[in-house]
Amino acid sequence: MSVHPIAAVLGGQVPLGRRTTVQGWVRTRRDSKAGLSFVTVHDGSGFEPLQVIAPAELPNYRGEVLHLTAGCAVRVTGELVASAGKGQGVELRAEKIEVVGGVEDPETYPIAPKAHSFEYLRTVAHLRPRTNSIGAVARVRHCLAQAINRFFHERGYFWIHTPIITASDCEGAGALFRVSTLDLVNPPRTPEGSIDFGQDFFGRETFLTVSGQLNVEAYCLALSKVYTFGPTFRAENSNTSRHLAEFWMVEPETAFADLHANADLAESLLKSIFRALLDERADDMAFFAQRIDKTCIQRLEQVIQSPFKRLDYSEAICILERANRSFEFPISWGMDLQSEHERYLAEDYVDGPLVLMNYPKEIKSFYMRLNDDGRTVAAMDVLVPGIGEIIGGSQREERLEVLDARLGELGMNKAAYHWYRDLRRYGSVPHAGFGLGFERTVSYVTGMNNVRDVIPFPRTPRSADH
RNA sequence: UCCCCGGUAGCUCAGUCGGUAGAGCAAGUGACUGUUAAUCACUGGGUCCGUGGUUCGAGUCCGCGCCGGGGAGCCA
Repeated sequence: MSVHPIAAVLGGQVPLGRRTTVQGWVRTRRDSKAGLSFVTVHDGSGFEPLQVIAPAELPNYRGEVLHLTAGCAVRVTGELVASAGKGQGVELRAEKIEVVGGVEDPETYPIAPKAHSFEYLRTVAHLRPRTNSIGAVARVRHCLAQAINRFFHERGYFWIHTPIITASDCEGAGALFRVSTLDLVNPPRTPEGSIDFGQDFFGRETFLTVSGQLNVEAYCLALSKVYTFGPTFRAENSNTSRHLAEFWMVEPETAFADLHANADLAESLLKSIFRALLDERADDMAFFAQRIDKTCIQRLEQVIQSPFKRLDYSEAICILERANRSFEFPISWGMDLQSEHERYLAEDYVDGPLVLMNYPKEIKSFYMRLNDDGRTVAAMDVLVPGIGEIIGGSQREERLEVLDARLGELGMNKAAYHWYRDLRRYGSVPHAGFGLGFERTVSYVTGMNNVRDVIPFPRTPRSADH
């Protein structure tokens, strides 16, 4: 007897009247005095569960079937039939129900067939993928990840596996997690008394990466079109619905590209993966639209159709200064935008994705290309309603003397960037790239408003329990 | 890290003026029913986050700590 995923059974890949086997976990059981029980079974292959009809004639009906509760693992063999009830087209008329794994105490099984708060589900992160919401999130994540790889592959971009362990705290993109095998209690000391990292595993200080960008630039200046897609680590003590200590980021880097080409790439990437999501995960998106965020589908359709609004930072400042509305933090040219400003621009002024470009150099990173005005850099942020910054990127400074001047201004150690500077000494070309926050993207498309609920096992300050 | 709010049954919450705790859902039992967030009845289920204090008496008031949420900063 062949085993089928429930998605295949419901998707018409098993003809009516055919015998088949499904395997999964019980969601609910309802008993009927008509001599049968209804057991809904899910296996994660798609959003919809399968309704199993368990006739009272089954040999284990009284002994086992009548005691099935949420979470029990079962293997069911039977005939696929048209449903005699409303609510589903087909159902499986069981000839055999095997309890593969029972639930030892139904009363304390953490995932009851009822509504749970996401805060609670985080405390049972090992069982929450069995819920509708978290299961749907997992499939959406997969779909988007596949769509991202497909998008780049089709455009000639190569996926570069940049290192997780890094020796440079470059970028200043946030606090770092140290990687060390030294004895924390009694570390080796230098004659001066500081910790002797020369005796550490790598013979120097090392950390978990905060970005694959600098490494991927090296491959960009060889393979032309490249990207990274992997985990990233930031030891910031950030406690918000938009931050994780471990998150995933997509970072394309394109040689011979300027800021506008970069923004074009960002826009087409987002549109492409949103289209794929609507096409491939209509079941899960229908659920999010029904239970989580009524507007999530129409929002994506609108984003796909309309061009992203683009604004220079300077224009944005003018708009904010003219805004008929008081901000907690008054804004003026040269200041970094606060959340309330980004919110106003993305939610009120545009009501959709917005690309902000050409920021003052003082508020951006050293590697961003200095514009001809001498006071702004070719940076861009993509802001979306509800989330804020979903993409941050720039055209990179490819001119060695300008880069060195910036390093000097910021008091950074040139020697530490020797290989990065080499890229500017040997065949340097204009190039540009950005970082797309994967969890923020999943959060945006599903309407799940906390990134802790769109990554399987969230790591946040004081929390790494599973 | 800062500001605000919270922690009571397996879960979501109520608990008045300080007088030893209640509902809904879930679970168990039964009734009913091609059911589907089923319905109805009954039953079991509590370290009121921890700790110290005030008081004759603390879920309730006060101090400290821990944990969670929302917002801010940082950022993707």
